[in-house]
Amino acid sequence: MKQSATDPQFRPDVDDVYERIFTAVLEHRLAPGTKLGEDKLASIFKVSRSRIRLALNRLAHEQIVRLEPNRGAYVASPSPQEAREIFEARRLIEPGVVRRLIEIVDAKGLTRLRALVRAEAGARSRNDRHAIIRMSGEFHVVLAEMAGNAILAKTIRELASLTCLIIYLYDSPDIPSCHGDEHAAITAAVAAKNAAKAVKLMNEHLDHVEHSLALTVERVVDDDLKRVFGT
Amino acid sequence: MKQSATDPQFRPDVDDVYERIFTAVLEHRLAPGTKLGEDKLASIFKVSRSRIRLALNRLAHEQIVRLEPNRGAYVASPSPQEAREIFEARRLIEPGVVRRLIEIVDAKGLTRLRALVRAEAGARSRNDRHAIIRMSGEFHVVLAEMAGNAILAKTIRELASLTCLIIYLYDSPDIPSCHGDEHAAITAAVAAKNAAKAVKLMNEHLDHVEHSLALTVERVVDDDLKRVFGT
DNA sequence: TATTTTATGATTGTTAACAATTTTTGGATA
DNA sequence: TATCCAAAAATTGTTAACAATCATAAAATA
Repeated sequence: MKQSATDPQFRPDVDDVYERIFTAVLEHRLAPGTKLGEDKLASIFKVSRSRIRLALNRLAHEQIVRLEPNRGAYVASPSPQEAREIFEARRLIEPGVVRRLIEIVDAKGLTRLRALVRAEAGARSRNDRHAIIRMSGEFHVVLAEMAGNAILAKTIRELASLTCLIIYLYDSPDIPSCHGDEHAAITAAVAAKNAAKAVKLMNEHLDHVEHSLALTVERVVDDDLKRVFGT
Repeated sequence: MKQSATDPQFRPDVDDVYERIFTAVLEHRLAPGTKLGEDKLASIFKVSRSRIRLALNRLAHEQIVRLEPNRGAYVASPSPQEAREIFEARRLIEPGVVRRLIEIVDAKGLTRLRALVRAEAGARSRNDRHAIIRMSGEFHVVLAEMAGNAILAKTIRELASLTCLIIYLYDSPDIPSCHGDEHAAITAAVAAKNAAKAVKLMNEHLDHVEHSLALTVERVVDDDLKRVFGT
């Protein structure tokens, strides 16, 4: 069994480092634009710089992190234009994924989906913002994974994580961004094998999320590293 | 200006190494399953192993290369199942891309497309197999790039390169795989801004390519490195 | 005082040596 | 001859020191 992070002997490998940074970005514990210094991260995670380097390269390839030559790694800050492209891509892909999912989903899959929706509702009632944002992305990723196409699932995982960054940057306080029941509604349509309805709901859902954002002017944020990961 | 590869002083950087391996895979000069040993590549390209390592990591992330822990890197060999998933993904994404392209394409873009189609026809008449396979993938990538969505273009680039590997593995000699004019027909429909026709042609084109393959039993090939890159 | 220049410090990039792992090879045994 | 085992060789993984680059701050100049 894998050792816990509290064990002082514990040495995270590249995957652990990757995972922790990735999750921190998803959960809005790392702001877009934050500098991810190699030495800093190495001492925080108690690993050599080379491990950090590999993890950052991986994140960079998924566009979660931007690498500037000789200047280091930064949490990505998608521009409004990039944000629109990401939603365009999602609207193109996800309805098709839902349609495919309905063809092959079984009772076990539906149970898993419903559990996810419940967990999300739980996070919402606890007002656990970190969990809410992470899980609402996860819902889309699980949909894609269950649709039986690994390549599309990987693509959607990337798009969903970028969407977390976008929400961080452009979420507008004016517009209510509480789309809590929409995942439940999509799940119900999938369970009823009503493809037309599921596709319609997915499209509307993506539209709602995009329109709850203020994709007008570019935004920048900054944050501190040590606080995010504890010491 | 960048120095040429014939210059003995020339030291390729990570991008060059990446590019040369990537192109070699696209052009069917590297067979699926070929082992990409770090030392071997380092001495061929006259670079340190660390550069090779970075390039291989990048290729692995794009699924062109498979990394086995402690065992090294190999050119990927998509299974028939993976191949079908890749075509499914392409059929989902590319028609939408074409539809979007028609909305925004201009005279300059059409000129570029036509030039590509002509270049492809040239390679075909010269019987230059390497160029044919590379360019027929490139057509789809350029289509996506011109559609104004960088994320989708990146995804399609990945799917198109994997398709090159798939064709290497599963191309069936029985079925004629000469889809030469189909790119021209798609270009014409785009030029005529006939979205319905362009989408239909794209779908048929992807179907033709997939059905010209024998996606039944798994296949494996092997090849030698030094011969591929010259010495 | 404001601006440029120059040194200093911090950070990323690279290399080469070392450690760990896997593969190969050459017996030894049945 | 075939199979198993062990030593050797080759290969990947990791580290730590060094080089190159960039950011900061101090000093010099206008």
